[in-house]
Amino acid sequence: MDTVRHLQPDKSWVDSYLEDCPARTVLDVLANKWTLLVVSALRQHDGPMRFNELRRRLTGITQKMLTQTLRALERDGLAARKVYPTVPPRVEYTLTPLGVDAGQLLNAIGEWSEHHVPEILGSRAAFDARPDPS
Amino acid sequence: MDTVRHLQPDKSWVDSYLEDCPARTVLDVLANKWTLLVVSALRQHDGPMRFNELRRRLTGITQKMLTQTLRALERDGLAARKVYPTVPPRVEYTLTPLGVDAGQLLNAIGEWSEHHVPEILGSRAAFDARPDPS
DNA sequence: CCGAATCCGGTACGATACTG
DNA sequence: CAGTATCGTACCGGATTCGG
Repeated sequence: MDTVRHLQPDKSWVDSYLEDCPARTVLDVLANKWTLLVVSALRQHDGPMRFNELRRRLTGITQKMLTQTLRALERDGLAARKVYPTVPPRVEYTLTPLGVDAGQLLNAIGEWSEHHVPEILGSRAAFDARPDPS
Repeated sequence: MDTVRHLQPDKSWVDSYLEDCPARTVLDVLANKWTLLVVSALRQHDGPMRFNELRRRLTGITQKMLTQTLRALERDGLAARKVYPTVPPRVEYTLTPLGVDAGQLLNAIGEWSEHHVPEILGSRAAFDARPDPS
């Protein structure tokens, strides 16, 4: 790979359009509904959030998906997980600087969605009312 | 926060953190790996793109998911689908102004991913090498 | 009690074959 | 070329169980 770097820069490992490149695996974590909501929630909140605190905020998420999402974020270095060995157990989550950075972009998607709800709902209604082409 | 909720207009229908609100259904379309890649590809390309042109660009996507993603984008008014009644058939896809707008945010996520691949891969390696807590 | 692991049923996805 | 149909599979949601 590096041998021909000076002739033709090989960026295949970061080209998201290519299958099985690392950038795709990063996108798999970011381009995900729960990731966006979890990161946005952590970002909005002042200070760390506990597990059930997040769970209550993100109506409809299951414990399993919340755990899974938080693990993936921790693994990618976007969130930090702090466990207090108390009874009852206490686990706090915060965004890392990297997570805050990504959260800014994810939050923009969320705000865009909320802002354009009316016109998108209108477009859907028009599309669904369209006559069956059969 | 909730103490003044009754004084403020009810925006629960656009609060993405609430289950079954329209904003969530918009996020379901946007916060999706294939949507991001399709919109980014359409955005980068100069002029409309044909079905198989997109398919070749997005290595690894199946016909089914590409069709499904394009349909969802069309339904939401983010992409436009133009069919030419020729033989063989020719179908061209373009982003609507709304799609271009969303595409700017989605593309930012893609670029962020590509840019931070090294540190995220490093974080994953460290996480996976971590001793089993059992 | 809080947070996570496990088992099970349904849905969404991938691969292949087929049609206009 | 641009889809649709079908089927096996992997993932998600729900409930239960476990562990501290």
